[in-house]
Amino acid sequence: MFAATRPADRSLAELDTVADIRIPGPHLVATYKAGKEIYAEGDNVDKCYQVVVGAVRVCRLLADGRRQVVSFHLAGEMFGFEAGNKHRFFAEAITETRLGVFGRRPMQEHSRELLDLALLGMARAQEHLLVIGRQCAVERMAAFLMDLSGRLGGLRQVKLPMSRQDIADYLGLTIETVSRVMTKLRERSVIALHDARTIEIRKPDALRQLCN
Amino acid sequence: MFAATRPADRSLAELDTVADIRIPGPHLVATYKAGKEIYAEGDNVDKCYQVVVGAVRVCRLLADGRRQVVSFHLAGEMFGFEAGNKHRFFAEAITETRLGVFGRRPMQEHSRELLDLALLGMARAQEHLLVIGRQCAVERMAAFLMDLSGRLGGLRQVKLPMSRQDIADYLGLTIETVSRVMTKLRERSVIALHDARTIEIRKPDALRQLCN
DNA sequence: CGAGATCTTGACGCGTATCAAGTTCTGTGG
DNA sequence: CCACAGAACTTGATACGCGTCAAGATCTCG
Repeated sequence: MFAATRPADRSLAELDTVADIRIPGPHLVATYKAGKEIYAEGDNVDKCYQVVVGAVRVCRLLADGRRQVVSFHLAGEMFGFEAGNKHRFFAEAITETRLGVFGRRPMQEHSRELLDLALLGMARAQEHLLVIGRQCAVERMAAFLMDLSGRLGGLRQVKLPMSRQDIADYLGLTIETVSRVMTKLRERSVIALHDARTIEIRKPDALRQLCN
Repeated sequence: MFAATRPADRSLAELDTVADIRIPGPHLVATYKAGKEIYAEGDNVDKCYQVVVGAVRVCRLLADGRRQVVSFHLAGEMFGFEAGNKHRFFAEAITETRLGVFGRRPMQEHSRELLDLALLGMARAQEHLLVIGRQCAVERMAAFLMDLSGRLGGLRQVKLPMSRQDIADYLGLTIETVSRVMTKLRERSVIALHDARTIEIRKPDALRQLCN
């Protein structure tokens, strides 16, 4: 879709192949309504999940209500593995979501695959760190849109499963700033908004340049 | 040293035990002078390192010179594993540093241990994300000092191996802001500065509260 | 002892947060 | 199918925290 992989290509596209890992064997499939908790902070880490349809957010709340969304997980992606025995974050379904659920035992027999997933999780968190630590609001949104469109298959048209609040808490901004940046990108025709959740990337190159 | 582990304890102390993993077998030991590159962005990922003495920073530069320090690694800690074949970040010795070097083969025989390290790396990056995404300058410094003191053995007196610039680039701030926050914490007697790099934590509880 | 690097401090400006309306979307019941 | 209510989103005015620029102090090391 976009430019072929260049030496300095920063998308995680090459790495996404490892997200295709299928851990075989029988497993549950569970459905969660929008907003429903999948696991809580403090819960035992004894399962691993794969999104079948829908989307998931993994977050932490501070005492005063500030929230950080640490990651989003889309169809095909796995989550729920963490260091230690207890979850340090909680996970919620964003939209109505179906998840494949793996027990701890079957996962332990696949520590090689799990290693790749953990390394991918680390890479994602580190890329995210760079975005939040050193980029301004427009750059953050651009990085977010590029990442999302890549993970959704490189389509120009992206249907956002998450709200402005989710995006804001993911990018370390406020909803108002997210909204203003969207407007600015629309005014520059970098994107088009069919409705608030349906984004068309009109100038992928401009968007990529904004990410650095 | 500080309070015993509470239910909601957010330090990564419990997890640090996994950082004690020793991958046995013969390996090189290499010495790097302060500022020396250990691996570059784009280099093949074919080694893994353990800090014997000294300290390491792992970073990325943006085109315009902005830098994000993604992680620091202190004595005993391992680094150098990444998703994919190429390093997406570069690593440098902060002070004169001695590293144990492991080849790819010996590491692959320890994917179980490597999994724990990757999960710890992911956890650290995610905690860092929360700090940078949702906390103000004082809170960031407090979180940094708590983390560092914990990793250095929970001592009250901390000798910083890194410069203000390193700290600023780690926390998504500027050197001036880091300096001002240090001064403010000193004025409140939360810390004492024997010299710019030697910090005594005078009020650990106050510091912990600042982290949320 | 001197020179460059590192750190601190001050004055000012900018980008994003905050506060406050107003508008549009979504889903539900009539 | 329409009416309505609440949620979600947008937009504007203002405030404030941190960045920027500039100068000066302190540290480090040859």
